[in-house]
Amino acid sequence: MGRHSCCVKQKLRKGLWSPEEDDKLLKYITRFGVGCWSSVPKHAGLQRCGKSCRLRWINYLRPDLKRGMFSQQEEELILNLHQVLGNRWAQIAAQLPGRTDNEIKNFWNSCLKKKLIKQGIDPNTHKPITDNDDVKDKKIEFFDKKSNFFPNSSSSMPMTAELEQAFHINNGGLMLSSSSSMETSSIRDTFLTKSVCDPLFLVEFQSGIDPISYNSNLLAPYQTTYETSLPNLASFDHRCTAAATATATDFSDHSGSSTTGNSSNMNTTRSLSAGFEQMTFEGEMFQLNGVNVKSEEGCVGQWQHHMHMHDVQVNNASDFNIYQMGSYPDVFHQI
DNA sequence: AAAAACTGCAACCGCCAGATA
DNA sequence: CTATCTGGCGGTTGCAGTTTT
Repeated sequence: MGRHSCCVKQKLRKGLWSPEEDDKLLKYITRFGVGCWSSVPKHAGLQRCGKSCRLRWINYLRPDLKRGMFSQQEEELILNLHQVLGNRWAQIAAQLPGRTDNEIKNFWNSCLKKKLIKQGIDPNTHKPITDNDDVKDKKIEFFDKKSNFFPNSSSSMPMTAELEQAFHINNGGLMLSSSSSMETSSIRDTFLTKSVCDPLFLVEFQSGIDPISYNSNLLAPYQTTYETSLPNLASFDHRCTAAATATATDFSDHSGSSTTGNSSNMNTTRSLSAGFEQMTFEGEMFQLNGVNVKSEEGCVGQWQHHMHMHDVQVNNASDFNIYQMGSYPDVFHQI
């Protein structure tokens, strides 16, 4: 025998809410505020369960709800957030003021999903649907599917075609291809000396937080400022992300010049370049030329701050793990 | 004009985690 | 420590309105 819902057990009303019921609930919450939902129906004079009252308030009666169609901006935000978060509607809704998880879920299921399919994009993976899935699957294996982080061919910050060709997938890791036409030193330089886009700049720009003493938890208070562009980093499932790591190819035993002008050999200490500061990059997330990387424990290097950008140079490339994640612009996920 | 199919959305269901007794 | 309660969440259902046949 199936379970009975709380409403059936208590012989309470179900189905659509009448205007009178709405009025009672609205008046009660306006006067006493949101508290213990289980006691609301009794005090408000409603023949409903507390859960039903809560849902009605959250999805319909709340005064801060935005009504009407989703804007183009909201639509794009939902698509981007879904690519990163998957069906975590509550987390997605947290980034769209005035929208409820239910509303977004319905919009996704009735509209966006179909739109993506029409465009030949798999709504689950956000990847193009093709017959030649064999090769693509290998790339996807590189990520933990549970993590909801997916590669995106239409990434606004894509891995360059040249770099893509230079690597192959091995044991879930991203390895340098021996057949690559790209010079090893060139790849190393690409990784080690390109300007990197730093997730901190959004915070710095707004609050002047010192990036060296940066703590990802500090982002939380600024969520409201960036709620239209930043998902809630604090609520990510970091364990899943950790499983999606792939060790970067070690370039360090190949000598060669780099734009640092200093030695980049393994286990050597780079002398400090002019204008640079020494720094330990442990656990920091960066984007290096379109590739998301996380610095390993003990990763030491130096950095220089520019407007919204950092030049980062590290002593040892193997100190980085490479990630491919959602392509959501300006967003990096701290492990 | 009527029936069938489709669509959008409000609401429910069942599960889970945390709080409390 | 265990049982129960409660709120929160994602998946699903069912209804009402609209479109198509």
